[in-house]
Amino acid sequence: MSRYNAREVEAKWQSTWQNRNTFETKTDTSKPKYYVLEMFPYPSGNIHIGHVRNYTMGDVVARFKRARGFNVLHPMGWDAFGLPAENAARDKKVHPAEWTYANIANMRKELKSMGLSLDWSKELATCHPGYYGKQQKLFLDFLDKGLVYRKESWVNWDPVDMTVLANEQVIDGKGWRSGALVEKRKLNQWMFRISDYSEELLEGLQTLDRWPERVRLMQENWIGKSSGARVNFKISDRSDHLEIYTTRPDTLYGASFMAVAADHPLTQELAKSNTAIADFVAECHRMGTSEEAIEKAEKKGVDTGLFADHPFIEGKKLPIYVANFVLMEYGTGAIFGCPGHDQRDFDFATKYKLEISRVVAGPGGEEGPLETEPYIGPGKIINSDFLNDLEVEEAKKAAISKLEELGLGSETINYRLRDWGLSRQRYWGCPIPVVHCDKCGTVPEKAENLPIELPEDVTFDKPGNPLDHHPTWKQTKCPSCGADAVRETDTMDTFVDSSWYFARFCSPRADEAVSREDVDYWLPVDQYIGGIEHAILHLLYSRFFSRAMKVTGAVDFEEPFAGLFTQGMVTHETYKSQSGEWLFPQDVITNDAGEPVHIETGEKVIIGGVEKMSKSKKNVVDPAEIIDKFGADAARWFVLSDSPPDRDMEWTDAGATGAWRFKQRLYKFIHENLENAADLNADEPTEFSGEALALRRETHKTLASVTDSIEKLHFNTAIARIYEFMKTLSEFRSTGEDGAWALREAMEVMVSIVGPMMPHLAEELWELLGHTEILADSPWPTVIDELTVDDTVTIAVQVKGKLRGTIEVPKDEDKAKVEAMALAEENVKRFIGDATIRKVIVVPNRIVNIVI
RNA sequence: GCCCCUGUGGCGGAAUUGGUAGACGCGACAGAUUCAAAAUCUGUUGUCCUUAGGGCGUGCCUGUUCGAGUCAGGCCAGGGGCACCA
Repeated sequence: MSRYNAREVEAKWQSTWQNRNTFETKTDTSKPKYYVLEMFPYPSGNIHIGHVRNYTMGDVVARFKRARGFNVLHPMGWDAFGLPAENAARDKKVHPAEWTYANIANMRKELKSMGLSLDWSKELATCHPGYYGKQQKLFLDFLDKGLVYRKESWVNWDPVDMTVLANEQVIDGKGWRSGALVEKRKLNQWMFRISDYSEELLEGLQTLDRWPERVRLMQENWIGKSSGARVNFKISDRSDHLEIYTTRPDTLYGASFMAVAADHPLTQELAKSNTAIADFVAECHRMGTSEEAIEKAEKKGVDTGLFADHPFIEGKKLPIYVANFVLMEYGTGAIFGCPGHDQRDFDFATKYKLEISRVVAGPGGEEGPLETEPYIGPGKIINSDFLNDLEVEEAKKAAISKLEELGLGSETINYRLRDWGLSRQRYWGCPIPVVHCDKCGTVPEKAENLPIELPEDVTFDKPGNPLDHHPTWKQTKCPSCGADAVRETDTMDTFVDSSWYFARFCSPRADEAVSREDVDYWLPVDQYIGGIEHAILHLLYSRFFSRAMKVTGAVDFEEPFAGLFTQGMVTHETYKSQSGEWLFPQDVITNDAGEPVHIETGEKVIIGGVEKMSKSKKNVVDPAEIIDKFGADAARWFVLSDSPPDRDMEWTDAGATGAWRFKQRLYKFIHENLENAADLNADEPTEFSGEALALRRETHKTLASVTDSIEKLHFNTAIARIYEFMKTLSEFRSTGEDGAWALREAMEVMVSIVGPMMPHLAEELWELLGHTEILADSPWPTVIDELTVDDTVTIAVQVKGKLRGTIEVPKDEDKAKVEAMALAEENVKRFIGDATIRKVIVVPNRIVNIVI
């Protein structure tokens, strides 16, 4: 027998699937659909092992559902806009488009070598005008419905690169690449009204019962709903009011000061004539936005000299401060300070020697002054006039009613979620299709002028936005009046691209952004698979987009992803040389003494922790090399085995070798034992005896269990059951017609259930078994339920809760008989001795517990 | 600080959801085959006691129960999310 040659066999089946267009899918309302989607990759140049894990999982689901009779959509595309292409352009003098398309070509080739059941006819790239032009149409539709607006807002501005930075690109208050001190600047930014959908996005989470609980929780926290009150404090000796937001109206009697944000209109008004305030505002703007900077920043403020009138206490005046810990973006940008019952207010009051009074009694009824720390917990209200003796929650309600009565405030729901700023001062992104006209203002581009394509002749040697530098691109005519006008040079955040690609996949070449007929059939995505790192932004933005597209009539659903699965990372041991340099795993070998040494120098290697694969630590393995060495099937098998899919898995060579061994073993087994099996389509014998029947039982039990495991995405347990079944098969010895038939049945089931995970090997064996139809087009085998239940069961017998023996009894045996058999068991008798039996618990088919 | 998740052999992990803890894989050990090795195959492998057999054992402590890895309460450790959010 020839050894299994993965390289040849895998190439053979990949071209068979391709030539037969096996995985091309059409909308067909007569069939049940199933949409499997893995998060599409950024075309960085090569696939990494995390992609292998992600796409293998999706592929198992896709192939499995296909075999189960579903019309499966399983597409692939490229999240192709983004900064790395511009960096490559600057550093390597290669155009972003050229760089990106070359990367796509290479990654496509690598993905194809994995044998994924993808419909490549639906491939799309977000950097292609055929995609981003439709995105511009969506943008115009959103604009028309008021879902997008332009607003001056504060951004992180890198003065060296002359660009806006996202929060995560600001490290310790400095630009991640330039290292320049980041400034807060006010810029005109395009914004999506996602915050209008806060409540809907929050409520929608309730319906997502096939999402991981923790992702829903993260989104819930991110949306950050809180309920409280808006209260108007009259500014003393002025006619206007200061509106604040609070979740603790019950502590109003503990108020000792007011604080407003540096960007609050009141502050800005005062800063014009008060240099102390103006200086402080400038200082706040310089303050870094990193977590660390915020953590360390002291609570500071400046007294404005103004006072506010307390809403409940006649004549009580509260000093108004500008404070660095009050954020303009949250609530109303102003607060009242209650130092007794809020940590920040306490810190602030301590620094500026403001009154700290207690209005909530402590858990033990303490009513004394708060000297070292505020009290945040529940309790009875004190020192608060009409609120006295109420519990915190009751007092909140009472305070709000009183405020409403006085016309000074009302109950309010507040959300942490802010609008999504989508403007980026970058070249390699989707141009925002609007025009700025001196006469008409900001005018949307005409739909027939779309796509507004990116110019090709751009330079990246100057800081700032290359689109803005382009000599002619932005010069245009106003779509409204026809006068000379300027194009918007901002491009869209790349999160926009990934917020609707799942819908475009249904009909990637349609004239409309999405074709209703197709999305109505395919969407929502039945199973979405990707990394937990997208738990908030990408998934929340996509959920918003679905709602927005529903408003424009493009789709008719709210939730884009009915099922979500977040897979774990792939980790690897780390290695360092004696001099402390990181080493690649392939440069580390084991010497004769069993020690890890460097392959070239022979120097002993220091083994470090198991960590997420990263280029900087060099603990990476290259999927292309793995596939070349072990074959795609073995790589797929290994990433699915051992670890539960939602947890991190460690890549080890031993594990990959193990997968390879199983592949060889199965191949060899079918080859060597096929002659003992019945012919394809041989008549089923009327009776099955001992061995043959036992094998059939195992076959159907395995089939049922593996089917269930795949359905639940528990690939590791499915594989464990297949290993057990392999063992059963190798031990099977039987002659006779029934044995031969049972063996064929077992082999067919084995090949079928291995199919979604090792598709090439399975096709090869399927063909060997004599089938003329390929496995990918063959149905999943059917479980015969009668064969999955045994006639007898092994029951554990406990004495006083400790296992003392087991008995074999017929299934569903009469309780009294089971009890008698249990009591007759030798070891059980020994443990009962002459003690009195107080009670016997019999759980049918499970356990007997004898209490003495 | 707030919220959440996870702790099971040397390792990755199973456990029908309260019913025989450690399936399956890796590693290790022993044996078969081989001139030898690789590959392959067969066994053993939680721990302690000398075996039949038994004691102990799912991070720690308490509890509920005939029975707890699983439920409850309190700790400890590791990981993740959010964070001057009023």
